[in-house]
Amino acid sequence: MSSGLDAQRLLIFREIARAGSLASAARSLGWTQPAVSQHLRHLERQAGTPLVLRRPRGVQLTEAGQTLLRHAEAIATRLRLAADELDALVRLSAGTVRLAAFPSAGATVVPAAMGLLADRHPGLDVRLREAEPPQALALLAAGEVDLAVTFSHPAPRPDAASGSGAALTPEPETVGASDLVRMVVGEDPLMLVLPRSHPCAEPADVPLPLGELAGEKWVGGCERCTANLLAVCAGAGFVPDIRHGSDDYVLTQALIARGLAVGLLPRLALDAALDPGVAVRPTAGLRPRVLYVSHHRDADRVPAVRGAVRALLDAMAAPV
Amino acid sequence: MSSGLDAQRLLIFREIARAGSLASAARSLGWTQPAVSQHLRHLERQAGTPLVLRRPRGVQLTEAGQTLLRHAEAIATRLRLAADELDALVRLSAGTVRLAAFPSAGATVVPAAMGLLADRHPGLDVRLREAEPPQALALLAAGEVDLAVTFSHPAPRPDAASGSGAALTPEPETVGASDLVRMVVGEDPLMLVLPRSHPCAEPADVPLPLGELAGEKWVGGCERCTANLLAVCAGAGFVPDIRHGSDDYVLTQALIARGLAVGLLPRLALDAALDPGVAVRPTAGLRPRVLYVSHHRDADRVPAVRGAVRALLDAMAAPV
DNA sequence: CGCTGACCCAAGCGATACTTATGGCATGAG
DNA sequence: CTCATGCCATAAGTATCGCTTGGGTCAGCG
Repeated sequence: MSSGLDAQRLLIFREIARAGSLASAARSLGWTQPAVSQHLRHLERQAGTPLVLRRPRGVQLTEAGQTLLRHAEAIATRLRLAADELDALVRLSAGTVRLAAFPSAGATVVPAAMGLLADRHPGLDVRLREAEPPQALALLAAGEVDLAVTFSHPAPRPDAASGSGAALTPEPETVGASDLVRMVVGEDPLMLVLPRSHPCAEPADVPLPLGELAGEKWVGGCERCTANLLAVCAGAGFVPDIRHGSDDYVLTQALIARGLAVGLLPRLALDAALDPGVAVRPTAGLRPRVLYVSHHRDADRVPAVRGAVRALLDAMAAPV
Repeated sequence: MSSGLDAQRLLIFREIARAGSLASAARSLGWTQPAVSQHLRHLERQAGTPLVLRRPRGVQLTEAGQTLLRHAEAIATRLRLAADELDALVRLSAGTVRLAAFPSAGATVVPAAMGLLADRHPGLDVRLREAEPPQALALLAAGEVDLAVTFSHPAPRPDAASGSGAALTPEPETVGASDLVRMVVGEDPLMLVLPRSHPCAEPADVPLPLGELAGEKWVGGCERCTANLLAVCAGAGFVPDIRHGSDDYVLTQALIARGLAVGLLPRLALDAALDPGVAVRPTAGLRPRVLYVSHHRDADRVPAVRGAVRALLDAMAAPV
């Protein structure tokens, strides 16, 4: 810009040097001869010195022209390099996606999606960072990750009409006061987890009303999970007796397996690591938590990000 | 060119990245914001992928943007480098002049001019090559030298009117069928050279008519000089008895000093190396040979060439 | 809740750049 | 010695490109 030299004209000059004459360069460029002549004139005025000597059979570069040609070649090479690199990024044969996911997803669907992505685009560099949803969104807002996999519990008073079928649409919805958008990638039903010896442990496939366990000792999960536990129990008409708390689903199951408590765990956590000492039953009347993937408003137009989102959706669609 | 990326827009993009927002970049560039926005849009279309994410407080580079930025920086650096180098060439603090000169000039006025040039522009690289005028012009036409210092003998039948005063004008005159031009840089009178013991050796300052030496044995110079000798002697009404021939003015003088011949030598040759055994007298009625400097038609617009021509003219103007 | 700052969109106009047309100049062939 | 060809420069016309103007939306802040 400030350097007085027009980069585009330099490339035209390069063509002049290559072709050996203005007319020939014009033919190569698909232009007429005067067009090239004018470009050269402008370039020479910017340079402050003639770049070529007009000889009967064409042109001959002056020393200044030879100097400029070297730089023009370097610039052309750079341009080509840049185009190649961009092409690799667009074709997803290169690039980086950094994503953040909460633990139970990071141990199940996210690795599955990453595997899918690695198969489809071997050149992609995919990086995962574990973070609970609020922190994941903070990382996203700070630009430290490109995608955030989060969940949220549905409102405790379910409007029964909104079936789960339409909830799976990959339509981005704007989230809060920010330029972040999120889309639903799936659901994760909450399961009641009991000691194997517990009287309610059977039958495993029949949903169990939450109220049946009103008198039990409970173990809570992470902060938001515990809040949700309190909310759904309130919905069932009791206040759970929460004796323990941990966001580690392995630890939580260990407590339950030893008969110290019952718990409400998302299925993803159980998929990640199921303690053989626990029994699992579906809940009756509890809406599943919803899984989201979030990114900046227009980041889904970035090839690597789009590819990662697609892989996530596909991984969720397939059985984990 | 063919790389789909517009080099000029890359520099605009660099400004966007530097400024952190389109609006700020627009201010730096002295444009309005939509102008920058359009450039970015075009660049992103060429790139096939977003280069920045539009954030509330400005923009954030995507991976493609960061990639492109690196190349843009490299290109900007190249442009600056090119501008600096050109500037050095224009200011004559760098550059090369290659010149060809015939021997006696190359031993006298040309070194003087080269010294002048070196004093004025220490960075200049001046190179000299010895060549008789026809070869010097051939070198010039072939592009192997930038300047040719030549001479030519005036027509044997002088139209006495054209005084030598107007002949010194530095007005380029086109030469023959070519794109070469030449300008007169000076004159070089022809001197009669005799053995010291020769009866005509004195008085040294009084012009001697050529005819006085009609009966002597002669030594000829280079091909064109010998032709000229024959011509001027014919003009004086006799045919010289040429016994020896050499284009080496030292050898020639040695022959003369030993009384083996007389000769007609240009003053420059005598200035270059005067044999103490010879006497020199001006000729009566003989026009001096004319010295020229030749170059390609528009090469005098090249700074280094122009400087060298000026130095040559100045060196000729001053006493050698 | 208005205000500011940032970006986008659409439309209009002006400068840039390419074309057409013409001429000069050097070279090579008829 | 013309004549023809190929090269470049210049001038004028035109069309495109690019910048501006004047809308509008959105997010953040006092």
